[in-house]
Amino acid sequence: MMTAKIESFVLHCGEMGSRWGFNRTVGQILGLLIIHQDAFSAVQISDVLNISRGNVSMGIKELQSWRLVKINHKPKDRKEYYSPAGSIWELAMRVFEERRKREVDPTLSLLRHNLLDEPANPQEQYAQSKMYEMHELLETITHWAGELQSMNPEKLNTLMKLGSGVSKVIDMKDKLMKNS
Amino acid sequence: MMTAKIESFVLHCGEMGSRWGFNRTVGQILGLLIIHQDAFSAVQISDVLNISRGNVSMGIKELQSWRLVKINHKPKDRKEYYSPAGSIWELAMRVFEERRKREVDPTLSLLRHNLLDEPANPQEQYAQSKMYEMHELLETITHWAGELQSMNPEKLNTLMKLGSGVSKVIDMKDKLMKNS
DNA sequence: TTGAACTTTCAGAAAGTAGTGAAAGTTTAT
DNA sequence: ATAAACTTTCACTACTTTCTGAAAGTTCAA
Repeated sequence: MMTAKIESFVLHCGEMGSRWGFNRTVGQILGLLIIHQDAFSAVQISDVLNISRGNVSMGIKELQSWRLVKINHKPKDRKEYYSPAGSIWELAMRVFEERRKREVDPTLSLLRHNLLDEPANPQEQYAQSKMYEMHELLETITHWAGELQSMNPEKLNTLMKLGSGVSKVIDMKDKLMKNS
Repeated sequence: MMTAKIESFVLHCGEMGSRWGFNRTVGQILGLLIIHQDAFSAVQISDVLNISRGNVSMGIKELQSWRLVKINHKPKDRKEYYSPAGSIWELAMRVFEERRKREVDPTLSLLRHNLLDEPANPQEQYAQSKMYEMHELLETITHWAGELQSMNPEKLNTLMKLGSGVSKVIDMKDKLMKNS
């Protein structure tokens, strides 16, 4: 059914699943859908990966909450067929964004809240200075991430491929700014 | 012992712990150390957070594997006192780098390996094209991350604060390149 | 070299997370 | 309206991770 190399990829996705933010089966399902050209029905997924039908349903639901799969229909067939919701690039972006929401946003809002009132003593003073530092860092990262996501892929690619050139471009920009 | 706001921060770090890549107590310990100006001994940590002495030992070990805590000694005292291994910025960078190692590198090496030999049939052909796509994306990200980490904090900050300016700077660079 | 003061390890308990499969729910064709 | 073809839910089981506390290990002063 699956060649050795394809299978190794799918199993790898399963193992990495929890590190990427989901669980093993969700990782496997995602890997399976990415690596195959055609869409899979729930039963097919359940057969190929040897997991229960119910688990597939949960998994697909989870992948939908990450906006990583889309549903397709075939003519004369009521089943739902699942496939990746976009290119590799788009999927990666979504995972990135979703994780930012889960890993950064709650902290940002806690920090914002805790920074509202005045520190009551030197200990709190210090604590707030650290929270401020964290807040600023996370805000910058969030803003920057939004910025990157609003760029089109080619421009983003140009930027990333720039590599050490980034430094030079910034220096250049500084000089040009001074002249104006 | 801890004021309400400081405690809420520490508990929050605990809750976020698993999302950031560690577990609850490791998160709490890190939060505790970050938010207090003075270093804590293992017993103090165990008392303040109500966790066993053994668990503190495990937690500190874990934090050391992430290069997030450093050990201090006080005169006339054999105990080890733990404190954050650097500024908020540096800690964030370390977490970032460590996670890249755990979340990206293994996949990169699997992909590299799977791309070595020729596809045996159209299905493998397609699979390899996707793996190639993923490989390229991850390579770019890795390379870019290394680039960012080798920049000094001010320059990085300039870059991040640039925001939408990045686009403009790239355009500008393109124009200047053409002239040369 | 002893023992007090500390840290680390680890087996087992507790807590948390994921997976199953049967039952309930939904949709569509007739 | 019914029933076939599907999807979702959920109580329960299986598995995994985390935590504890006692025992073992280490270090150092005397």
